[in-house]
Amino acid sequence: MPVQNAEIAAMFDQAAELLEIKGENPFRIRAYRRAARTVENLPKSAAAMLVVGEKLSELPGIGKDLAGKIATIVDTGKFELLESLRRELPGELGQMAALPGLGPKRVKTLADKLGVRTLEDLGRAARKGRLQELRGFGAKLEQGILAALDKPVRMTRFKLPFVEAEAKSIADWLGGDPSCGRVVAAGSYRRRRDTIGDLDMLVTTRRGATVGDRLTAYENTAKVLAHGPTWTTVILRSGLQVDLRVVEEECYGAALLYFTGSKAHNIALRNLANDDGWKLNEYGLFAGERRICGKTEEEVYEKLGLDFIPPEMREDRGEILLAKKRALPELVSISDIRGDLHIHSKWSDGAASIADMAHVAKSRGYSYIAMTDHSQRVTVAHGLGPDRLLRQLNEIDRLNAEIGEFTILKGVEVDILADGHLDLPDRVLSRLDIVIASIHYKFDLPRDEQTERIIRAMDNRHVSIIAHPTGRLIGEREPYQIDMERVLRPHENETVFWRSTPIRTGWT
DNA sequence: GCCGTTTTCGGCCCGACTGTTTTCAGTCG
Repeated sequence: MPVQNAEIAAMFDQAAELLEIKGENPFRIRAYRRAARTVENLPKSAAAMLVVGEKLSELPGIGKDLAGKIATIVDTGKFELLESLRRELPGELGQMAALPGLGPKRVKTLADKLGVRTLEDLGRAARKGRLQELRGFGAKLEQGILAALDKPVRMTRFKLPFVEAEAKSIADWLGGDPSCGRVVAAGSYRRRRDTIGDLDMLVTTRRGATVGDRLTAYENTAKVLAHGPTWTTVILRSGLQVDLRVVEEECYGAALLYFTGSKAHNIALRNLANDDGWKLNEYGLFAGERRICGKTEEEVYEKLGLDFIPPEMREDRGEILLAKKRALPELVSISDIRGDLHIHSKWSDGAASIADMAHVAKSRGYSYIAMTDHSQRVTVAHGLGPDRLLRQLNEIDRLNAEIGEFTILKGVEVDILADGHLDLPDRVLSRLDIVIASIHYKFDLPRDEQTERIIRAMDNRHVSIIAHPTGRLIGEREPYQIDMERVLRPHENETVFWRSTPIRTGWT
């Protein structure tokens, strides 16, 4: 199987870590980290790009050298730099540097002065009190390391809706402080990433310290990691880390920009500011000592010669160049949504009736919904066989006549069986406006078989949509093995999307 | 190691907090 982007990114990250411990040029280290993020966030696999001759060196942060290294990794699976670094620095130095309070410098000191190579070595030395004998180390750090070794930190990311609830609750609590001005959740939450590592909250106020105090006194705060006049970090009972930043109102825009990130986007913006002889930080945009602007994000972007970049795009994946050329694409927003093509009702495992959902959808300004209950194989969801499905069509006819200026499309989410056949006969599917096909069992087929299975389903002329084509559940289930490039590739002599059955709506 | 409507060499984001110090290095975001 071709090398995945995530594997290439992990190799670059590990190399960066070891280079850092070696005390290498920090900018070289940053280059590996930046390239790792670029590769990780690519919309397609680097291996596939190489196959069709796309130039990796045109990607941001990837030059001739790294493009060559990626090509070698794709070809051979090997990354010589990382292997030689591992020979040079054997053991678990990388994992040690991830412990709280330890970074590359201290790990190097530990390795050089105490010969510590593994986490076990580290624990032994700490228990003997050897660490605090070293310059720059103290009793508190030693205790912290022992505690961390005893109870390893869980590398957990939280799903967006969960963080949303926490953010709202914290904002309500902080808002109870009379010195508190605006409260906003920034960071990857505001960029709407599907999972969030920690929650970044920004507060404006004139009397900084009291809001931080209030966060430490929050009922769900389990531990205070840092607490200064402008910055407080706590861990909640849920395990979610919250970073609270306090700034004055006139710095709001610059601080929001800084705290929303991403880090790579910030660095790119600060570089742009430097190009003009300015300095950008969380307090504003400065020419020398003079503050040019910073009250809103909009004015900072404008001064830098850029269109406003929505938070969802701030990943340094080319958005800054597009903003400079005034060519940013428009994001799809809620008001653009005209309908919903994947809906379950009480007929299978939904929670509401078709009529209720149609009325709510219409009240939201939708023009249509498609009823797509499960088919019979999904017995746990009370899936529909031919008879019940045909009965449902009668109900939809009746509702369409009744509601008016709104269309309920007749559809189904039909199961793709293990061999690629569908769970309902063509004579039934042919009666429908829309047919969604998807997989709900046998997730563990080999890649080729799984890919064939889906492609065979797509060969049925009634199928309009393949739903959840990777089967991934964010944070819960890994995607199943599937050659997505092959699924998306049209058959020879065929036009792209030839398989799509036009949706018959009666209106356009 | 990357990058360049001044540059192919010489830059490379910037600030807060902690613990260890007695003015600051290391870490972190």
